[in-house]
Amino acid sequence: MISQTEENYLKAIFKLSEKSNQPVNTNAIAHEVNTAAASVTDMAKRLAKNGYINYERYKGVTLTTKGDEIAKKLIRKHRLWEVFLFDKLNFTWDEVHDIAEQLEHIQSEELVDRMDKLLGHPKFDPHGDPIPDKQGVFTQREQRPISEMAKSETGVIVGVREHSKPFLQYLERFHLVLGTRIEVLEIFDYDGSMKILTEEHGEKIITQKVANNLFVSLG
Amino acid sequence: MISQTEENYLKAIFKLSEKSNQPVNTNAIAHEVNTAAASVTDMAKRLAKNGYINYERYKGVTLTTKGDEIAKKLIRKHRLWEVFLFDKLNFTWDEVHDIAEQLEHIQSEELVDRMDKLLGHPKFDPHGDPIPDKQGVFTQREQRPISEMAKSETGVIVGVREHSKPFLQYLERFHLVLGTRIEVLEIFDYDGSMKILTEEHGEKIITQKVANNLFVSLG
DNA sequence: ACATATTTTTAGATTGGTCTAAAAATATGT
DNA sequence: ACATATTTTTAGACCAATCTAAAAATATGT
Ligand SMILES: [Mn+2]
Ligand SMILES: [Mn+2]
Ligand SMILES: [Mn+2]
Ligand SMILES: [Mn+2]
Repeated sequence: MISQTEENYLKAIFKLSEKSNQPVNTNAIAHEVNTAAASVTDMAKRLAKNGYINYERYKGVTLTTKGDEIAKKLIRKHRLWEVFLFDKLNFTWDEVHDIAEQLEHIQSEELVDRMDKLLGHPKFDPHGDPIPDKQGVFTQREQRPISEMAKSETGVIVGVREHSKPFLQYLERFHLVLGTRIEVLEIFDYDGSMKILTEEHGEKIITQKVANNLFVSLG
Repeated sequence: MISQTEENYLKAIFKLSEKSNQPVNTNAIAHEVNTAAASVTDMAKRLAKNGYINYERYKGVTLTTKGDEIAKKLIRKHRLWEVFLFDKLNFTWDEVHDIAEQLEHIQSEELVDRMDKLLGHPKFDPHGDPIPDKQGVFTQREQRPISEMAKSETGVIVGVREHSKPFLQYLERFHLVLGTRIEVLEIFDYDGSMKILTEEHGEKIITQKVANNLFVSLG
C-alpha cells in the first residue's frame, strides 16, 4: 500500500510536470513538498524502485503511467471533496483546501464514485479547477486571465490562478467570485490596472496582479 | 500533532476500559490493535510521556483526561462518518466501518460540527451504537439482548453486539435490521433458539447466538 | 512455598521518512 | 577553458513504529 507521503510526492511531481514538460528537478520537488533536497533524493529512489517514477541521478524525475494514474486520482479526490465541503457543508473557498488535503488520502474507489454521484458529477471545483473523471480525463475550457482581455470585452469569472487564502478572501470581499459577469471598461497602461463593470456590484478598479490571477471565459 | 497510530491505540484502550474498569493490560491492547506485545510496551511509554495515558510497568494502562477526550472524539467522528456513509451515500451497514476507520482521523473540529448538523445531530450510528455529543456524553438507552426477552414480550431492534461483516450480512439477509419490531413467540430451552414474529416478514427461528447479539428496546 | 506457566519488558534490529553537512556532478560566465 | 556558482547526491544521524528472541516479573496450582 502506498503511503500518504509517497502520494504527496507524486502529486507534487504531477503538478510540476504540468507546466514544464521537462523532467522535474529535485529542488522544485523539495520546495513543493516542503522538505530538504536530500529527502527528495531518498524518496525518488524509493518511488522509482516501486515503479511510480523514472529517476536517473542528476537528471530529474518523470511519472510512470502508474504514478500518473495515482496523481490524477488524488487530484480527483481532492477536488471532489472540495466541492462537497463547499456545496454541502458551506465552507468558503479559502477553507476547503486544507481539509481536502487530508481527505484526498482516503482509500475507497466506491466512496469516490458515490461522492461524485452525490455531487452531480461536477466538472470543476470551487476554485474553477477541472475535476478529472474516473478515467483521468480533465475537461478543457477556453479561459484567459482578465489581464489579457481587451477594452469592452465581456466574460464570466471561472477560475483563479493563485490559490492563496489571502487572495481568495480578498476576492470574496470584493464580490469577485466564480460566476460573476464582468465587462472591461478601461485599461490603464501606466500600471496595468483595469476598470471593470460587474452586474451586481457596479464598477471596480482591479490591480494588474488581480487581473492576472483571475480567469474568465469570454462571451 | 498526535499520529494516527497513537490515536488508534487510545481508541483501543478506551474500548477495552469500557467493560473492565480495571487498568488495561498489554496483551489485550496488542490483540486489539493487531501488533506484538513488545510494540505495545514501546507505545505505552510514548503515550505516557506525552500525557495521554498513565502507565506503570507490569501494571497496565489507563487513559488520562486528555487521552479519554481524544478517544471519545475519535468515536464521535467514526460514528458520524458511518451515518454519513449510510444515510447519504447508501452504503450498507457492513460496509461503513472500514471506510470510517480512515475518516475518523481527519482533523477538523469545524468539519465534525458541520457533518453533525448536516446529518441532523444523530444520536446513534447505523449499528445502533451511541454517538457522543461534542462534550463527549453518550446517550444512554434501555436495551437488552433478545435472548433475555420473555415469551410474548415485544420490542424493536435497536443495535448489534457483534459487528462482524458476516453477522451484519446475515441479519440483512433475514431482514433483522434496526427498527424491526418483533414479538417472542416461543423459547426452546433445548438449544436456546427462539421463534419470533416480525411485522413485515412473518415468523422466524433464530439461534441463541443471534438472539444474544441483537439488542432490542422493549415495549 | 515453590515450581511452572503466563505476561510483560528489554535488547537489538529493520523500515520509512526526515534532517544537516560534506562531497560530487552539472551549469554558467567571462 | 576554466574558475565559480548551483544543484544534487551521499554519508551519517535521528525518530516513529514495528518485529523477534531472550530476560524479567507476575500469577497460578498443588
Ligand atoms: Mn485544493
Ligand atoms: Mn481547488
Ligand atoms: Mn465502526
Ligand atoms: Mn458503528
